[in-house]
Amino acid sequence: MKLSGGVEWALHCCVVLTAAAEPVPAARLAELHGVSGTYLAKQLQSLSRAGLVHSVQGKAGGYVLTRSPEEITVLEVVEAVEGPQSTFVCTEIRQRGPMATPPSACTAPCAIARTMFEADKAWRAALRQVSVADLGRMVGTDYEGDVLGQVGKWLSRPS
Amino acid sequence: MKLSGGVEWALHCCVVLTAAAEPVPAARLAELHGVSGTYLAKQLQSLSRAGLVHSVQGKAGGYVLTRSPEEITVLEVVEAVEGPQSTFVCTEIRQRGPMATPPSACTAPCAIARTMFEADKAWRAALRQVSVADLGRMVGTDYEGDVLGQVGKWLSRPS
DNA sequence: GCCTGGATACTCGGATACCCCATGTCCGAGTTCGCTTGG
DNA sequence: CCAAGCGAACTCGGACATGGGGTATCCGAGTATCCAGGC
Repeated sequence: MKLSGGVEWALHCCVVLTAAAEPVPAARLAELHGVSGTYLAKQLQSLSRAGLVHSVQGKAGGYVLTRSPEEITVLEVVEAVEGPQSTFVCTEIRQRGPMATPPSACTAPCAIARTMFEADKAWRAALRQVSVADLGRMVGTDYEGDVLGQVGKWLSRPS
Repeated sequence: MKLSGGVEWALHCCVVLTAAAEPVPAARLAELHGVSGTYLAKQLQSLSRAGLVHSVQGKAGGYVLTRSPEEITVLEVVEAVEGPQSTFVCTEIRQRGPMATPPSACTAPCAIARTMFEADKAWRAALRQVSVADLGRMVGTDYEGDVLGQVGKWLSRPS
């Protein structure tokens, strides 16, 4: 099980969008992070479909966060890119084979599925507790100088 | 992100091995669950490499749990099949691009990686809290009749 | 009846194809900005 | 000088190739069992 690499990119983009006062094009975000612009665009489209960012077209267009960074959780970003489905999918193999459990007794998920779903729930809960604004504050305390502010200025400056 | 389907199979196998008093061949486990025997063998090999089950060769050979079911956590089974590496891999994109953070300031993981690692930790903690024996007990209370005992008898009976 | 030896049948283990999804890329539709032109 | 119109450039959005890992399979190495034969 490996998380898609786009998740990391999307999270970084959300954090830097916090520092931007104007729409930022996908190509510019890609240049900032040194990653493929066309593929990053794909991730941003996912964020747009999920309603986390708003896309404005035209010459001075780009992406803007739709809500306050305080109101965007990391979980929302992850689910926007990875999809909301659980990490564990139950095949119901208990209903197969010679000792199959009759479907009438399978109204609730089996013990294994319940355990895996609980773990999945804990994972999502941990991601829900952190907001994009929290991430920005962490970055602020991690390094000397106003890194996020610098990035915001770089985004505004024409290349 | 999707968990490998083999995880479900491996967990079911561990639970039913709880009810077996003698070595059970991979083919028999596959027949019981109605899945591909050759592919299930692959998962069992992973469990064997991880030291969770012991393989005995020969005519009456098969797989046996190495420890008491109480001492085998679900996490161990999952990690045996999926690998122990974290679900999130940090590409360190903060060190790339025109605003790259100097490597000297990157001794600790970035805020995003820390958050993802914490969530991963919570997920693993939830899986660690449940043992294979717990799963067996859950199965026992889920259905009427000694299902696990029936399975144990079926495993012993020659097909 | 008991022991020994060998053939047998069954087991695991690793090496080998196949297929789907994540990765990576491209071009077209749509919109905004800026310039030109006329009043 | 101002307004309108037009062109151009820039943006996003979805459709299109490609590669790696999970999925599925096979055959060879090894060993416990079983049976036959001899003592």
